[in-house]
Amino acid sequence: MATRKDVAKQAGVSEATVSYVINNTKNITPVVKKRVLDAVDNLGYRPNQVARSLVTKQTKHVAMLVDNLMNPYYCEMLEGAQSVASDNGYIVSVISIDVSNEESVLELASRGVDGVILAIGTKSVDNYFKTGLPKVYMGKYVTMSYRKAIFEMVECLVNKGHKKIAFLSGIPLSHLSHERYYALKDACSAYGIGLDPDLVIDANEKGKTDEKSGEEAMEELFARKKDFTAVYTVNDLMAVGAAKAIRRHGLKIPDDISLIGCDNIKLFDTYNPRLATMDAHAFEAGEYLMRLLIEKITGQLKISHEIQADFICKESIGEVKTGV
Amino acid sequence: MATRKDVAKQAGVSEATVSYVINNTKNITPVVKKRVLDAVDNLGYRPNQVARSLVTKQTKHVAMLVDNLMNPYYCEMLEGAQSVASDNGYIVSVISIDVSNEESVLELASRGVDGVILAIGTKSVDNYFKTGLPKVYMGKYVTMSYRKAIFEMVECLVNKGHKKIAFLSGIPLSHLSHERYYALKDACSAYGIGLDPDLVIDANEKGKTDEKSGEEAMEELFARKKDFTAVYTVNDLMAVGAAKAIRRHGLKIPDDISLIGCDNIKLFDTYNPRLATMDAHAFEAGEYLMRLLIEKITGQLKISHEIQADFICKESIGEVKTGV
DNA sequence: CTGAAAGCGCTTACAG
DNA sequence: CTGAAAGCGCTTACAG
Repeated sequence: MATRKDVAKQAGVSEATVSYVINNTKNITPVVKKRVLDAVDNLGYRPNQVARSLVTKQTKHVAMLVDNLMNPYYCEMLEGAQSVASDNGYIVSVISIDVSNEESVLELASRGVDGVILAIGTKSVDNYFKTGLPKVYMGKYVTMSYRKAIFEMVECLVNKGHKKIAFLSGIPLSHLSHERYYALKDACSAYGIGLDPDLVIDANEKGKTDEKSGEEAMEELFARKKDFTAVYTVNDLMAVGAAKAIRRHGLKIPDDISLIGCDNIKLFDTYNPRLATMDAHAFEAGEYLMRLLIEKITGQLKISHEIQADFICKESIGEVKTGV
Repeated sequence: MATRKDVAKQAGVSEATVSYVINNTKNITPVVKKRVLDAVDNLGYRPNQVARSLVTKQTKHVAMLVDNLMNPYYCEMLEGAQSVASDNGYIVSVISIDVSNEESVLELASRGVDGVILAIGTKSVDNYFKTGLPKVYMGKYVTMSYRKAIFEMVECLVNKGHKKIAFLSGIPLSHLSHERYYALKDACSAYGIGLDPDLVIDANEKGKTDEKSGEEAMEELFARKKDFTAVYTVNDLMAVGAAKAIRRHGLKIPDDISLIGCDNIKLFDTYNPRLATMDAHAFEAGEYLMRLLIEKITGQLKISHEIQADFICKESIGEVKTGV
């Protein structure tokens, strides 16, 4: 590959001048500038980024840590982050911590990575980051609110005659970030139907939110032998598990029970009936996290953005049959 | 961060010696070695990888290009690749070309990336790679075969009384890599049932393989007014679309029609009935691609691996009712 | 067995 | 407006 020296020689200037015109960092006579630019074109010269990084202490390379790429939410977030990274000349490496050895994380700093996006749910990686690498994650500057969506959902349900809404929490209610539980409570009060504590299934200890947990939580709900006409679960996977349990009890969705999930997993739109859900805008979240990270890196923090989840009504919500 | 100079000073040796012990590249007296190692520990020293890269011309940084991360297959492949990358001290950056500007790809070489995994379906990026960057992709050294799985599927169907199997091709049959079509033909011959050309729906021009294409292809199949008892589609998404069309015609899966997809998308296991499918082992593919790439980079090519898809029978396959 | 020195390809004060 | 020179933090012949 052509080097800066080659360009300098061909353009008949010093190597420094080549840098100056490439980085546009000094006033250079148009004539000289053109000579350099022509030589650059000619040789297909591209500055060696690693040499540049060595002196500028900037690699324009960031890392995104995720639990597990099999979760569509994180994939979408990654894609959003990568999108704005690309627009800003950054490149993003992925570390799926489930399949990576610890060293991969530890060496991030010595690799000169400029910053890190933490997209890990429960696991704590604070230890990894004694190094003062700039890091961002959901919850600070970029936040996520389900409140509006939940109010919309409750309104929708109430309009269709629902009065008894059940909730499968997935994440333990004690978890600080369990905004959704409180929003649901508030919404139910606001619409005058209240939230019966007996219809709230607190998470299993592990805080698992997969299909099986949904199925189990649903069975527990049935076991309580209380009436309800709608079930809201903390994510789509759990909803789909709950649906299994509902069918097993000989009940139909939405005729007998309405079901609402959360995440708006695109693949699930092939279900019949399609699952009402909430879109958490993972792509947008990824975009904002990346913007935030770049601002942190370049030292001009000004972003602060709240992402509003949107309620998406689909066919898994039905009218309550009013006994005539 | 501590630099090599600091370590040298603390250990009372030259900077070169520090390198020698760290890289284990020369015989150093145990005593001196220990002094150095202690200083390293003490200062938490980690060699600056970008400085090292500048001289070694190796970054241990590779890129993976994908069309679109929303496809679970590629996510899984990425995770596989990242897994072996991590084990070998490599880091992998993702470029989702749908959301990246071209420059991101062009600059890969000047970033010093050691190699590239091409996980892009149809699009040609040959242009991007005039630079002689080592690159790998499915189809050479690491290949994928559905033949075994397709024979197993046909055997399974035949055992359950099926004689008329339809095929929704998704990818145009003329496509060179359409191994699956030929394998299906061969299998049907081998089991003495043959493949009726009228039951083969060739792809739409675009070669789309999403849900909608599946639905449309299925409708086209119905429009031909020929008998069939089983439908094999080129991927799970199309199968799920086909299921929609099947239901619309008042038919039941698997009672009236058996349905088989391909890809074994984990999320679809929540369907009822679960879709019979084929597992293409994307994770394994990612692992092998990464191994292959590392071998290419280090110049000791010896891998060559064929991945066999596995047929996975699930509830969407039923017995053919024999008219009594 | 150890170290002084050149060099990797850049950037950027500093001087002219 | 242009260039000579130092320096970024390493590796690696080469000499001792």
